[in-house]
Amino acid sequence: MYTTTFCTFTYFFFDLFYQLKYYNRDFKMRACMPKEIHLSDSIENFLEIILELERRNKVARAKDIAEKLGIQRGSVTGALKKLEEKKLINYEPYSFITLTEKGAQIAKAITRRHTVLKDFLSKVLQLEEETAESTACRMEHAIDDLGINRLDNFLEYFFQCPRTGEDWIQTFIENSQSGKRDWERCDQCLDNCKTRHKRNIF
Amino acid sequence: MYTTTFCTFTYFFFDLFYQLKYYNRDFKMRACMPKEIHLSDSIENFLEIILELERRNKVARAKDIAEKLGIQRGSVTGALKKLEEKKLINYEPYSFITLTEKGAQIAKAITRRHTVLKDFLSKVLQLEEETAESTACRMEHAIDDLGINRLDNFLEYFFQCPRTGEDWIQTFIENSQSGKRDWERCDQCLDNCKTRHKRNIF
DNA sequence: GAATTCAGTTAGGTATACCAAACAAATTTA
DNA sequence: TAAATTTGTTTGGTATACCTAACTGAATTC
Repeated sequence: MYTTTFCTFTYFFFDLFYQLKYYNRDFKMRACMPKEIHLSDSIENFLEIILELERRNKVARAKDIAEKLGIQRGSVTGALKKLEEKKLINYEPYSFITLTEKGAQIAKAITRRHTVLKDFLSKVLQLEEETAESTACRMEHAIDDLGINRLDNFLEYFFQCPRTGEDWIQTFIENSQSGKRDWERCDQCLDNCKTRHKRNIF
Repeated sequence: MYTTTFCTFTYFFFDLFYQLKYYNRDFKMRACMPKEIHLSDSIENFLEIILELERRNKVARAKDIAEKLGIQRGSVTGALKKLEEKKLINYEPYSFITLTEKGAQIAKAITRRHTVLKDFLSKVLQLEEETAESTACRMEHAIDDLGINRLDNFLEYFFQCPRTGEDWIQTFIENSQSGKRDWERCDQCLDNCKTRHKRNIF
């Protein structure tokens, strides 16, 4: 009872921080912060997909979950029971499935991790859509929120700062394909940077 | 028999490519390339640690593996048998453990993935040593060689190109802590870039 | 409204990856 | 060299995350 109240309390403050747009900046993890509950990759994937289905169809159905995850219908039932036990979904036999508050919160966090990672892989490393997608899907379980916040900030800054962005990527990719390094060009490149920036400002 | 010969053949060419310094550039995955054999995270971790122990002590011992992985000695025996079956280690009961050619090749690839990821996390995202280490340890199983090559190229180019590198990171970190964006400064910053670059060249 | 189809559950089985504790081989020490 | 210690193995668990196939409840069609 005491613990529950305490958790609700900390979650409340956590949400507050989140909503105050601190969410994509860094903040020191404090002792009072809710330590991230460790869930298995499998459970995290379930939550992610249930959120997606919920957004599309209001509710999730076992059949669709099975399809999306590429597993058998029978395997879904077992997992749903576990998710229900952990109070992450609202579920009873033969019913539709929805996320609880707690489940939705976690599902959103995982979806965000996925998006940020995929953006990095496709927009910066220029991996193919499909590769970026599947790699992000595996990496999303390995990185924590501190890391994701940094990566998110990195992406934002990278594409805003005149020194980096699209054209930097362009030269990076050319370079890694040819393997050539021509430092004579840098002077010109830096000048172009400046011109581009001025054009953007005025 | 036929399959084995075929594999040896493809591996030979793969090695050739590798040694011709193509290894940290991109190359299109061709049908003839050996499709990466999927190993579980657990097995990959075993290989990684055996390589580390081998490098330090010439051979690996079950006790040290157990310690490094934080598991019981009993669990190691079972895993070693599986690794032996897959011809990844030289092992018989009560003997020392060494990697086979194939095992070493995979172990090195995983170690490289680890190093590259950790470099990105610590040097670019500026995560703490420990966080970078443990995150890399989890992510190394999720990314394939194409992705790692890109990331490796990215890091190399990032720290060589005058537009990026240490000082870019500096401004990025300052920016993500303060949240401020001061585009007036950019002109000055680009000029500094140029000066630094000239200093480096002459 | 009975029959059919579809969706969800149950039961029994597999593989992985661990554990603890008893046991056995190898090594060290006395 | 015998006893004690260390190291490695075996055995009998547990939990997770799947599978297949039989079965049952719900929805649709005739």
